[in-house]
Amino acid sequence: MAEPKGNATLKAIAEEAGVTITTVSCILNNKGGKYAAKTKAKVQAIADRLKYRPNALATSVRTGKTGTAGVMIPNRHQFYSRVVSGIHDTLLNHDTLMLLCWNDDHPDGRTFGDKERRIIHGLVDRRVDGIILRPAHEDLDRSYFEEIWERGIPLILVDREMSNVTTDFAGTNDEVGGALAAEHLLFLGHRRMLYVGDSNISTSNHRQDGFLRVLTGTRDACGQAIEFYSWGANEQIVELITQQPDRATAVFCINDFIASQIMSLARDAGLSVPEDVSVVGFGDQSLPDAAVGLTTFNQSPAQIGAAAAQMYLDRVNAPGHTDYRTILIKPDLVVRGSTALAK
Amino acid sequence: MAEPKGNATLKAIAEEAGVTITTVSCILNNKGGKYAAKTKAKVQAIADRLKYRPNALATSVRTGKTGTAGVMIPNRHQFYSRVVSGIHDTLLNHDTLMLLCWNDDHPDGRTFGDKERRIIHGLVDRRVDGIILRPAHEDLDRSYFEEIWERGIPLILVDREMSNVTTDFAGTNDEVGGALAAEHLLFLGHRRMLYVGDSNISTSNHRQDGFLRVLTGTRDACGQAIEFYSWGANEQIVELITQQPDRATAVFCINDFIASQIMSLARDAGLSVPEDVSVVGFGDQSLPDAAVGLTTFNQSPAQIGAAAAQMYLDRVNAPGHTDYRTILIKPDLVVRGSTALAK
DNA sequence: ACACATTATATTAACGTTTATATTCTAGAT
DNA sequence: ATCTAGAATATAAACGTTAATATAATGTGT
Repeated sequence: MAEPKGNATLKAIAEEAGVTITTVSCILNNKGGKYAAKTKAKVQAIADRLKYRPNALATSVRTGKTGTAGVMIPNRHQFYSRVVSGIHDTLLNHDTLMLLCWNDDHPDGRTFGDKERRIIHGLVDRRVDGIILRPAHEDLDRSYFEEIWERGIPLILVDREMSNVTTDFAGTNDEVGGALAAEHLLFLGHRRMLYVGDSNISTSNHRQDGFLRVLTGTRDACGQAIEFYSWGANEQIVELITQQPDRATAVFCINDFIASQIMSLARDAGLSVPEDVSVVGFGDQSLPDAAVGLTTFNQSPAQIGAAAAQMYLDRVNAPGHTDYRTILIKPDLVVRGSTALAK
Repeated sequence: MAEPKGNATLKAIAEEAGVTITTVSCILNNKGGKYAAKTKAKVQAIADRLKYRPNALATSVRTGKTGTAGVMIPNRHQFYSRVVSGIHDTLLNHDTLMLLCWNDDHPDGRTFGDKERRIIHGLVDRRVDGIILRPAHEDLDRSYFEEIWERGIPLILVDREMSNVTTDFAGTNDEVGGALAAEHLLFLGHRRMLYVGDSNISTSNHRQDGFLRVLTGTRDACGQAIEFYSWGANEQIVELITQQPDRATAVFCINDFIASQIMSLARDAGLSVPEDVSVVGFGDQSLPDAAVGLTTFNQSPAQIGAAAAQMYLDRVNAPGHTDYRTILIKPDLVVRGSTALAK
């Protein structure tokens, strides 16, 4: 195996060919096609022999484009792995590589800030053409968001929006998901239902909106929203699904984790699922729902990623536009054993 | 929110402060600490106000270091997601970001080559300081491997070695895994056993070596290796585990997928697992083994990734050494229901 | 008032490109 | 022989840095 010889440069090729750097640059990039065939051939031959590869850093310094995207994701859940996977494939098809970083959200939101800032700086310093990220925590995101915005770096959000920020966004069509959940449960004969969510999360609010919109639009049906992470929520839920008459017979939950909590809660209260109470979750692939037998929604993370990447590419290639887009991918209802006809 | 103002440069700061670029550069990088406190303060203040961030591209063009690693992984299995996760965390702690690419191996090895080459070129062009990759297919890897080697770019291999290539490697201690499997089965009283593997994969050969080494070192025990992807392998295996006397009562498989195939095979042949035949797999987290009840090995992908990243950093920071290292992480035997005492 | 260290800052070239513009060469028309 | 239009190639500046070296500005001891 040949010994390392480092990287050939335009200069080296030019010297060997007895021409100038410009000549080599133009020939290898097919710019200004007015070079003699003989010269072209000679230069190309030398470049091939030396296995010349352009220094993209130098090119980027001049042109201001790196062909590199920054991607920041809060955690390693499979859902986001698939989002990233979708981003990757779309970008790669357009010769764009991805600097991928995880910022490791912490549920209480207390340990944020420094790591994100270091990552964002890492991406900014390397002059990524744009950034795709999944916001992790409203208030703390904002500080580094400004770092991005003020520099005019295109920003695409996935999975979660940020309040007070208008930019491209790709995610699940949560409102439609909520509506589908309501329709499924109505179809099964349920009339009084609960939504259990977290109003700090835009995603949850959209699901709630879709859910309640359908219910309030249906004669003699009604729904109530409960804040899961609030004091006394569990007790309240138990009361609402047990008190007779007019007890709620179905619960739609913001995610599968909470759905499984609700199922335990119901069983502890002496109810059986789905005979006494139906439960619908919302899947992010962090739980093996099939094993739990939960009726839930499948999202399409790879498609969401692909949509985000496409918006990224559009924006990077046509900067300065202000026609921000939102692409929402419809979730699919998966009916399993946690929902049944209302008694 | 302020309007985008692009990126401040040393030049802009210098002009505003009425000093030269050098002065600004030195002050911001704490080089040559002989600047007047007053000047320092002024320059720093302007840099802060303009939210100056160095253009790492320009720096890299001069210094030849990018602080960026290239990572190429053949597929999206959870095992590799975790390897990548380990790589990421270790690198990030050393201010190194990761360009992550998947090259999407295809099992028949026919569709290789072009995508890999494009990815490798993408990484080379961007002048990554080094590359960490999981080889996918012996013969086709070699062509782009040379592209890396000839340029003197540090290369770290994970999970799989390449024949004829000596470089840093991090993976599972397969030989120890094989030995542990043998010891477990010997302890259960088995004496005649099979190893079912794929000799094209270095990993498989190591597991086989460890397995057979222990068996041949044990009085009245013996083992035989079978090539799973060979003509008539299934029939051969069935024969070996059914023929009386001296039938094999235990099978150790290169991975969980094959282990589950073998279990089906045994059951189809009228044997029950583990009563008649014990089966041991080797986990890469691509199957939910717990559900299958398979005795298998847990590998530690995150640890493997971390080890690879550490070698990467060592090599990037001290180039030119030839003391290549191999770091092997011991796999953990997980005993479930597919192994039992020999009858 | 002078050489002399220091201390503080500037000059310059370099890294590997791209690109606008300028120059040289060749051949055909006058 | 001279002019001129293209064709072929070169010059030079720029991108945003770093770093070796040079200069200028101060203060100290005689």
